[in-house]
Amino acid sequence: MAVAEPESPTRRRAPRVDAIRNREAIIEAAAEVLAEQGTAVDVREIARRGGVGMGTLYRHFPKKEDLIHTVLRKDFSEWAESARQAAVDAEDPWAALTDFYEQALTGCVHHRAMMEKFALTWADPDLDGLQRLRVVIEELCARATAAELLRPGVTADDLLLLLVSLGHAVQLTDECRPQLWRRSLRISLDGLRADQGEPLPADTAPDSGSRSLRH
Amino acid sequence: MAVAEPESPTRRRAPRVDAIRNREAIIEAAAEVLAEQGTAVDVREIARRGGVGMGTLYRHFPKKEDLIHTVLRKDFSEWAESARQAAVDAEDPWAALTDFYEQALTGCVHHRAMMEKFALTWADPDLDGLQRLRVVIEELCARATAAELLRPGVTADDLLLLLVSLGHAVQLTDECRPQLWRRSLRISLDGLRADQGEPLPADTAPDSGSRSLRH
Amino acid sequence: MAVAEPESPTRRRAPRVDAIRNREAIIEAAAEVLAEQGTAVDVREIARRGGVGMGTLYRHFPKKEDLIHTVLRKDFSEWAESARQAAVDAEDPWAALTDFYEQALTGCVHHRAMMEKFALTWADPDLDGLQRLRVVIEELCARATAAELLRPGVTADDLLLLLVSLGHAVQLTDECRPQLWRRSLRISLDGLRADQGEPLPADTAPDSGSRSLRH
Amino acid sequence: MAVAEPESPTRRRAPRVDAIRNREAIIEAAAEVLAEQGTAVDVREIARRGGVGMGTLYRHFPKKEDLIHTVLRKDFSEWAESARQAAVDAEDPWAALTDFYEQALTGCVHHRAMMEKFALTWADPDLDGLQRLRVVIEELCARATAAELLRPGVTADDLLLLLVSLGHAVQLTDECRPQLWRRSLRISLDGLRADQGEPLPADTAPDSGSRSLRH
DNA sequence: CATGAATGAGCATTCATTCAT
DNA sequence: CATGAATGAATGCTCATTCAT
Repeated sequence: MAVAEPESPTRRRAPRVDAIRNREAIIEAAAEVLAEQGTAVDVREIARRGGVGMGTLYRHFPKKEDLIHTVLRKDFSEWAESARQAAVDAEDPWAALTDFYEQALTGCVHHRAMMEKFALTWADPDLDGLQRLRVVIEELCARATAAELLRPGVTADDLLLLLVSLGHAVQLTDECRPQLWRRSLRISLDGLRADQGEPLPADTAPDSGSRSLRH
Repeated sequence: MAVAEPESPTRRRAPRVDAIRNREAIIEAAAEVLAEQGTAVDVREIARRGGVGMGTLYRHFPKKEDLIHTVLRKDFSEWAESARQAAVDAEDPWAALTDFYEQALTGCVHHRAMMEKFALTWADPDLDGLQRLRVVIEELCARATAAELLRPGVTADDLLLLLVSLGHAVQLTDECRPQLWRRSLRISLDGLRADQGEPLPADTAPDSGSRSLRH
Repeated sequence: MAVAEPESPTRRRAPRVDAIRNREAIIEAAAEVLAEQGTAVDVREIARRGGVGMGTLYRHFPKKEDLIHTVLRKDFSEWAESARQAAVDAEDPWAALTDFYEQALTGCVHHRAMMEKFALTWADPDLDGLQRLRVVIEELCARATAAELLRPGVTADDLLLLLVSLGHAVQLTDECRPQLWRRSLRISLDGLRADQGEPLPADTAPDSGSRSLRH
Repeated sequence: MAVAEPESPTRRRAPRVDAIRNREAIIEAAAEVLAEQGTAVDVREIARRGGVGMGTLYRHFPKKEDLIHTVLRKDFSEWAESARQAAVDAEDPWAALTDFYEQALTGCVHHRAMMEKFALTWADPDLDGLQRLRVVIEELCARATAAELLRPGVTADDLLLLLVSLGHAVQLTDECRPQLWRRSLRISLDGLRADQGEPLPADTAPDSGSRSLRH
């Protein structure tokens, strides 16, 4: 157990502890700052709050983008998980959907960078934190469709896009009308119900039923 | 009536032709660039594209903000007007609402700066281009409500927030899934119909029917 | 009165009237502005106040410096003249000196550019407005010396330098201690009196009687 | 006493050596440039002469003003100190006064920015380098007054204003008549002697007697 | 391997001077 | 000959990234 003498031949293990500690400190600080100020923050601010030097930060994350990516992967995962849990706890497939959105939207209010990134990459399966969210949504979609609660033809993409749209709305209204988004959510969810008459338009061909306009 | 012969003794207005041409060139260039890159563009890029020097640009618009404001006021106005016209041309109040959104959302796809500003100021009546949009929406809301087509309790704010949300969605999906937003629009509009059962939650007290969650 | 047909053979006279009027307007405006803000003013401000275009201004004065020079020559002349008059009106040579400084210092309070230029060119005989001032001072110096009122060895340069120094002091104290300079003036004038004991040090050789120090 | 071996276990202070070296280089460069060109210099010029990048300069001094302030505080202090020392070394209170001015005026010849600032803030006790100067002058004034060498009613403000005025004169004459200011100094000092007849005018009401007042 | 100082291209804005109308 | 719009180099300042210690 007397391992880790500084000059032992197998000296590869000791420094890792600090490195990991630092890495976590950076990630935590970055998460805070990115949530507050979005991706436009000064990298110095992250280093400062994490209590590390710029060099350390850049050793772990050679580009600002890398750090953001790492942090957001984590945040997306936690976000997805909390929303998934809310869905799991629900009594029926429809309540699952409702509670999922409630939880997800409530949870994204104060996370500017996450929604920024979500907006830019919602269709991009590479950001794997995002991928988890998509999986959750696909399950919800399948369950509700199977129970014939969801309007026919609704896809996971529809639900994902709804999440981005409302997520945006949530952030916009947070300061001036903090509850307004719940009305939007209700409206959209009602529009997603099985009892809605007409089928949804396809998103590849702008034909049936939708007048395409100008510009 | 015999006024304004080009060579009348008071011909003082002549030199402005060029200036106006330049002003328009700047505005046009700015509109393009702002649409493409948002408000973060380098002022030099605008000057370059407008074919003018920095000084010229700053003569017409003493602050970057002034130029942006001018361009966006114009763009908001045109945007609002085209959407209003679509509504006016519609056969009935519901089609008016539908066509308004169709037109508005189609028209905002390629205008990053406009949606940026819209997001930041949707509740702020100061940007008067925006004000026009609100007026249009208020009329539409009143008409549809009067015709009992709109779900009771729906306000202009709900419709405005829907517009911002979907406008965001439209921009996000423009490159990868250019028609996807039409489905979101249909969903939301269906959710706005009068035949939806429950009343909408108030946006001031988070009580009846809506489980409030965490954070 | 049907003179001045554009194409008449002797078309040289008519425009001159306007040109002169403009020139004067520019000079007057420049005098005001230069007095208020010093030589750092924006040329546009001068054109604006003079009611002329930039082109006109630059036609009359190809460089900002030319305009300043012209204006200050005039202002120096008037300044010199008013001070000279005060001296002329005085009862005796000493009062002439005193009144000269009183008048000159009172008259330079609100003329920033003039004192700026005076500071830079007090020894330069080229600025001929300044030259007039020097002539006045030389006369005063000669008169007071002849009357044996002035300390032996005092030169016009001494008096001129005193004027620059006190002019500077006058402007510095104008807002906070508007009368303080009068005390400085009295002190210096008393120091110039004939009854002062020792001779003044020569300004070419830093030797006799003056401990030269450092640097 | 055995502290501070270079390689002591707590060697955390090392990297600052360079930073300090740079800071000093910046200050030195700034001092030079400010002395030569006044406060209007381009910050880039300072960075260039200091052999550092813009970022380095701005890391040490977040605003141009900060750098100027730092440099001038130092320069004012040194200036005040050297003048004070000259006064201390003098044999009697009057020589102290004389030597003080000699030293101060000799020391300000090549420092444009310092005199610029002195002119603007001579009455403002905030710039604490300046404050030191005032203290020195107050002492000198008190000593000479106590010894009845100084004309009754002379205040520290009079002496300070004399310093600004002559400081200005010194700079003006530096190139063309480098010794001329000594004559002005002699004149003014003689005017400050106790044997001058009349009392000085008050600086608030231009009447009789000399109540010294100020601010 | 950590530190935080250094770098320098990039940005919004100003102003003396020129030139098309 | 007047006008005032156009020009563009220059300025104070920021921030992602690199590098000496």
